[in-house]
Amino acid sequence: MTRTILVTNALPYANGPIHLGHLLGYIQADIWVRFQRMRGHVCHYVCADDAHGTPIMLKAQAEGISPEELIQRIWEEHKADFADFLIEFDNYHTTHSPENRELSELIYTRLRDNGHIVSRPVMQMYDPEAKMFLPDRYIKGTCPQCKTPDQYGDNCEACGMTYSPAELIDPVSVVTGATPVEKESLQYFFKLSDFEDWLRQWVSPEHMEAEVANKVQEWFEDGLRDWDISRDAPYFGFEIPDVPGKYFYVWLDAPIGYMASFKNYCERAGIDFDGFWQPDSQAELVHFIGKDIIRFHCLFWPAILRGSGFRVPSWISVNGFLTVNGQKMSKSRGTFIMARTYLQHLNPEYLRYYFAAKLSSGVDDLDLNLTDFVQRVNADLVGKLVNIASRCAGFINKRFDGRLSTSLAAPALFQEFATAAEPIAELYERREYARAMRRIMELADRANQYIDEVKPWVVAKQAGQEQQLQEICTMGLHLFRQLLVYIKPVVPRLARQAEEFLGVAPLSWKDAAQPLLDHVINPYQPLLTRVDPKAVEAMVEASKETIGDQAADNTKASDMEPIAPEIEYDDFAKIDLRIARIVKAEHVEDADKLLKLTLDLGGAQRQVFAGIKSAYQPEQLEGKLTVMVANLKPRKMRFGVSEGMVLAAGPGGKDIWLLEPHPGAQPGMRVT
RNA sequence: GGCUACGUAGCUCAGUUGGUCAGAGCACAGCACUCAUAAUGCUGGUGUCGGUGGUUCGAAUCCACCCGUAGCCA
Repeated sequence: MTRTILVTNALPYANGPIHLGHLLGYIQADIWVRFQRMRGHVCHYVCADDAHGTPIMLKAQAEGISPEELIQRIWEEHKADFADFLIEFDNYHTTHSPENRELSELIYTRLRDNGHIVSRPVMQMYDPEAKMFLPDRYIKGTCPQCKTPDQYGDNCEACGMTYSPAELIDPVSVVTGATPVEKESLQYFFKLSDFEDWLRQWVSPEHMEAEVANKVQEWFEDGLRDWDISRDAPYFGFEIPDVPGKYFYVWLDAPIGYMASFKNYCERAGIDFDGFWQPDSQAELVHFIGKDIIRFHCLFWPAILRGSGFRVPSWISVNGFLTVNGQKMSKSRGTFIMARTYLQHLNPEYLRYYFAAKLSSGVDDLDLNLTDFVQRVNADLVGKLVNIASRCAGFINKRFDGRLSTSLAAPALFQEFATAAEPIAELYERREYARAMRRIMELADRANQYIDEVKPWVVAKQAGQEQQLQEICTMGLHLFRQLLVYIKPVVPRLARQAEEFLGVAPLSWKDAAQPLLDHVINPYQPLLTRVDPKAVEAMVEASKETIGDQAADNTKASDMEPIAPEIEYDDFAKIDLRIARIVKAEHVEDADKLLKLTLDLGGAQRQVFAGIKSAYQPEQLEGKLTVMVANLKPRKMRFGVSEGMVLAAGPGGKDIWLLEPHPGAQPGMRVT
């Protein structure tokens, strides 16, 4: 039976470049799509840029261009990155499109007319200088619980407490540095609870992996709250039809972007859009997303579709995050690697294979270990797979004018490989790519063993054994061709080159069962070169360099934290900064983030609790010099009194850098 | 702070409902081969299965607590 499937990938946000973390989900989906197509199914595959929202508005402002200009530029970059990673979208659209406006308005209107929209006034933080309401993460201040300064408006990095931005001590707008004020505004809500009964049964292993369904089920326990789908002007997005000055929240129109991109494609390709989106549609709808956006796709999105009379998804496929060398991607370590940077140094198919070799249907994070990456790709793809063709092709070309024999040397082995087709297909279908790759490589091992057993290089030296030699090498090439069919969704470019070498039309899944006898092949060209570890090093170095570039950019770009309001010299002079030697650094029992430092100021000692545990081991610090605020009023903390602060920079986590003076500075010296 | 998931050889990972489950690939060592992009084949050791207790005739597998990592708390 031929299936009809519409596949989508989560829409990347149009405020920055694609990086390797993004690519995990796109490569996963692209492999699935290519597999379905090889099986003869109809599979459409669409995506788009997610182009609305406050961050894009502010970034455009900071660059001095219009949001439209910004998202156009990013769209072109994204499109090129995906194309170069061989992600074969049928359409790559944008949420800032006429189709999306039309569908968003239609869905909103239907939800409203069906009674699923309510409005009520809400108190929110407002920046009086920028004349705009501020999302929580655009407000910073001191945590009301643990008093750690410089925390975001929704929760504290240091103590983990969650709060509302109004509770922050000394809140500051990240946009202007102004002090935000509370202001009331009428907001529009989607009544998610209208769909609770239906969602409770819909959220099941029938529509997502069991572990995802379990996670979502947990959220029902807390009760489903109404979802705020409106934002006040100024906002870059679509104005709500009957509510001037209010805009659709970016997360409302983002998933509708799946429909919009597909609609745009349908009009161009002559496909019946409604046939896919009516409630009784027989087509499958499969969304690939990352685990960070489960809530939107497993609760809001199906409820919205149901509430507006459309069909709901058939399956939500969730992938985990990418780590590099076992840790979160880090700009300072050079492991925050942009798609473009990777492409400048390495072949995209290496990464596609490596991801495939480690992907399962689960939501576990996937680690890109760069040493393992080099070894794995070289051993599997070059050493095992491509090598099979390479060891047989020479004899066929030189001794038989490229002609394959008329019968196979080992039909049983050919059959063994052919019967692997269905189990491997089943693994692809279930997104168990790692298992599929393992099975394919087992077969590649078997093919190499076969060649070793029959020793064509020995047969080649024996007079009168020409036919046997031709049959052996033909056999080897048949095994290679079968493996190629199985791995083609992962390495499409390699497959195309191999198809040219074999002189055959694009391979489909059933070709694995068909022999290719008495056929002329082309001269063999190396299909894939080994990964050069130096190229990996160069890529990491280049990724480190971009941090410098970004620092330079930051003087004008929006992701730089704004400079605080001007102060007088006297204000600065009040702060007594001193060189201090860290004489002792120790862990604090029960503290997640803190280290206890004993600081020597030359004549005095101070005890300071510093939130740097995530970045430093105590033993790294002892003996080092640093700078402290010596006259800060002592603060009582859960673990004792902290008599000052040490100076450090960075966003937090592993990325915290303590200040250290040049050699020569002595404990107790005042810093001016 | 509450909750969830994960923690198995140097590396990356398998281990279905507790009973040959202590495994695979890579890396490493030795041997063989030389058709092949120094690729391939054969042989070999790899480990207190995060820690500590417990349930059981028997636990990597179940329970409790602890440690570490990641995530969720709209």
